[in-house]
Amino acid sequence: MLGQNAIPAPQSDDANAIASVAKALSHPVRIKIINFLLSRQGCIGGDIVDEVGLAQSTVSEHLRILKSAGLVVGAIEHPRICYSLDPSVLAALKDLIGQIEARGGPQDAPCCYTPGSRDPKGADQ
Amino acid sequence: MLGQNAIPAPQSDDANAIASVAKALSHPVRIKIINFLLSRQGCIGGDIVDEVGLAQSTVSEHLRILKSAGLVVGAIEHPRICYSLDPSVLAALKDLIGQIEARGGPQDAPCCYTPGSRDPKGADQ
DNA sequence: TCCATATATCGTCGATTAACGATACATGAG
DNA sequence: CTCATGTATCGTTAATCGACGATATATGGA
Repeated sequence: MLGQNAIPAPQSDDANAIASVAKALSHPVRIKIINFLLSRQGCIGGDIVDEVGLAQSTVSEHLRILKSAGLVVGAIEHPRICYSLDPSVLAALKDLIGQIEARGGPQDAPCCYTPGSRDPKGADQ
Repeated sequence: MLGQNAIPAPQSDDANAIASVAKALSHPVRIKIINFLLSRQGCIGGDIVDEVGLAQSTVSEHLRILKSAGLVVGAIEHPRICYSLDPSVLAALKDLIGQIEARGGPQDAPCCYTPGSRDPKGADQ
C-alpha cells in the first residue's frame, strides 16, 4: 500500500467512463460471451447464439452493448461477423480495482474521526 | 425465461458472480462513492451525502448496493456508520480483465475460420 | 436472377432501477 | 425522559433493461 499516491484517483469524469464499462460487464450473459471469446483465439461467428441459450436477437443486442462499450469489435467477414475483444477500454476500471486492492481490507483501517470512542468492531449493515 | 438456468455452461457460476460485482460498479454515483472512500483512509460518515449531490435516502440506497455486493463494509460507530472498502470480491473481475488484456488487441488476432478469404478490415458499428 | 445464410433492427411487454420525500429506528446528550 | 443526530426503510413514479418474435438488410452461391 504505497504506490497509489503516484496514481491520481479517478475524478468524476472517469466515474462515468468506468461505470459505462462496468455496466457492459454487469450481465451474466455478456460475461459468458466474453469468456467464449477468450476461449477461442479471438473470432467467432454466430456460435455465440448456441453458447448462451437465448434468441438470436437477444444475443445480438448483448453484442451491440459490448461493442458500444468498446469491449468487442466486429470485423465483417463473409456473411458473418468476426468478433474479438479490445482491452483498451478496461484500463481505468483495472486501475480503480488496483487502487482498492492496494489498500488492503477494512481491518487495516483504524476507524476514523470519533473523538473519544472505542475501537470499531466489524459490524455490518 | 429459460435461459441460463440449468445450462451446464462451464463458468456459469463465475459469470454470475462477476456480473454482480460489475453491476455494483455500474453507476457513476457508486464510482464516486468508492473514489471518496479511497481519498480518505477508509472511513466516513455521512460526508458522502455532501460529496454526491443527491438525497440522503438515495445515497443510502447506493451504499446498500455496495454493501450487498461486498465491496463496502460498514462498522457501526456512534450514531454514524464507518464505511470502508473490501477488495476481496474483486478478484474474479480483476482476473477476467487480466485475461482480456493478456491477449492484446483485436489486430493481433488473425481472423478466423473462413476458408479462402482475405484479411479482415476493421469494420465496426 | 433468386435463394440461403448471418446479423441487425423494430415493437412490445414485464421486470428492475434510480430517484425522491416521508418516516421509522437507534443511540448519545442534556 | 425527551431531543437531536445519523442512517435505514417505505411507497411511489419515471426511466431503463432484458427478452422475445417478426422483419429488414447484406451478400455469397446456385
